[in-house]
Amino acid sequence: MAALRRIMRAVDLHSRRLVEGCGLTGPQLATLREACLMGPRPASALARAVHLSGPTMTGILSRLERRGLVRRIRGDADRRTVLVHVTPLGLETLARAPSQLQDRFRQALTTLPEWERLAMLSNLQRIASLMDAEDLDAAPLLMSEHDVLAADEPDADRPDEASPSLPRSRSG
Amino acid sequence: MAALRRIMRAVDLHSRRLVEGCGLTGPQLATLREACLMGPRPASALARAVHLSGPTMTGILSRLERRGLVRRIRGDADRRTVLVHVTPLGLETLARAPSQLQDRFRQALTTLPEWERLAMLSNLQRIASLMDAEDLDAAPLLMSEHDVLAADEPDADRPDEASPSLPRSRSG
DNA sequence: CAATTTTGGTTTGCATGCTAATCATTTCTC
DNA sequence: GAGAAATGATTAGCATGCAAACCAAAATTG
Repeated sequence: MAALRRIMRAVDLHSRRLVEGCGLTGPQLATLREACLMGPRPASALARAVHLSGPTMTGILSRLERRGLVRRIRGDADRRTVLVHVTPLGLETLARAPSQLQDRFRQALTTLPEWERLAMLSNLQRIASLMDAEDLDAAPLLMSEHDVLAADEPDADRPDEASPSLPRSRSG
Repeated sequence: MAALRRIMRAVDLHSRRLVEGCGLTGPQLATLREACLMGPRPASALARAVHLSGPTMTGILSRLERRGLVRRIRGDADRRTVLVHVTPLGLETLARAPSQLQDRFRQALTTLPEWERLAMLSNLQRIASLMDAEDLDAAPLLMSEHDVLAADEPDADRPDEASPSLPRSRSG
């Protein structure tokens, strides 16, 4: 747990340094990147894609919009949804933005042998799945490592293929 | 990186559930636990021990103090330092507090074979060291896994054995 | 011993990030 | 089609978490 907190703090610091480079924090960058992947998408889809809650996404989008990187336009069909449009400035900023990884850390990673990097990634994803699965049944715990890797993004950001009749997991 | 963010979020959620149990968040619990380990210690030592920055520790201590779990008493020798005393109520709360790990996640861990748990831990600590080391030279990157594990807590929470003439690494 | 620097804590300002509550709109039910 | 339930987004309120600025006390320097 201590190691996890150290990592969290380090990631946070990375994010902050990122700001000095391109004016974007980690979550903002991730959101912006995700937003311009498959055209305008509702905010909730973005939230699922980057594993954030609705209100958090609202805040991030507000900051992105204040800087003119995205625009929120209410959907035509569903007037509730807010489609996130990436502005040209947003695209440009995204192009200029460095990788999400600090150069130093990136360099450190490249010095490691490939198998070790893969092992790390596998381990992180496994832990992530393990911790994500706390709400669900114990079933995923029986999955093999290979399955865990495959189940990284279950059905997160599909805008139209999302099952329409599943109950929402919002408040119970 | 996505996996890391997922883990961070999951840890955060754990922390929030923890509140419902004993009224303490993860960082608060870690701080309180660390505070009652070796008697009253200055806030800065606690901050180093739990890998947090000074201002953050100030906020956490303020909340802990507001709930009567700790008391801040200025040191006699060095009037700048703030010694953190754990109150009886704090001790009691700490005793009632569950482990930092959510039961579900804990159970999931116990179902894993020991070697896998150890591998995970090793991996996490290695990553933490890697990311922590970004400020320093590239030297730590050459350390073996064994060294990384040994260097988990370099000199974090030693109250009196801390080298007195080392330059501070605050802003430069 | 006075002036400077260093050091320990706090305050300020900002960005995440959550849950609970709220609003608007859509969909479902009768 | 009117009322109820569900859904998408936002708001309110709180807890981290940081850096920069700031204050007070100690150590250093002259």
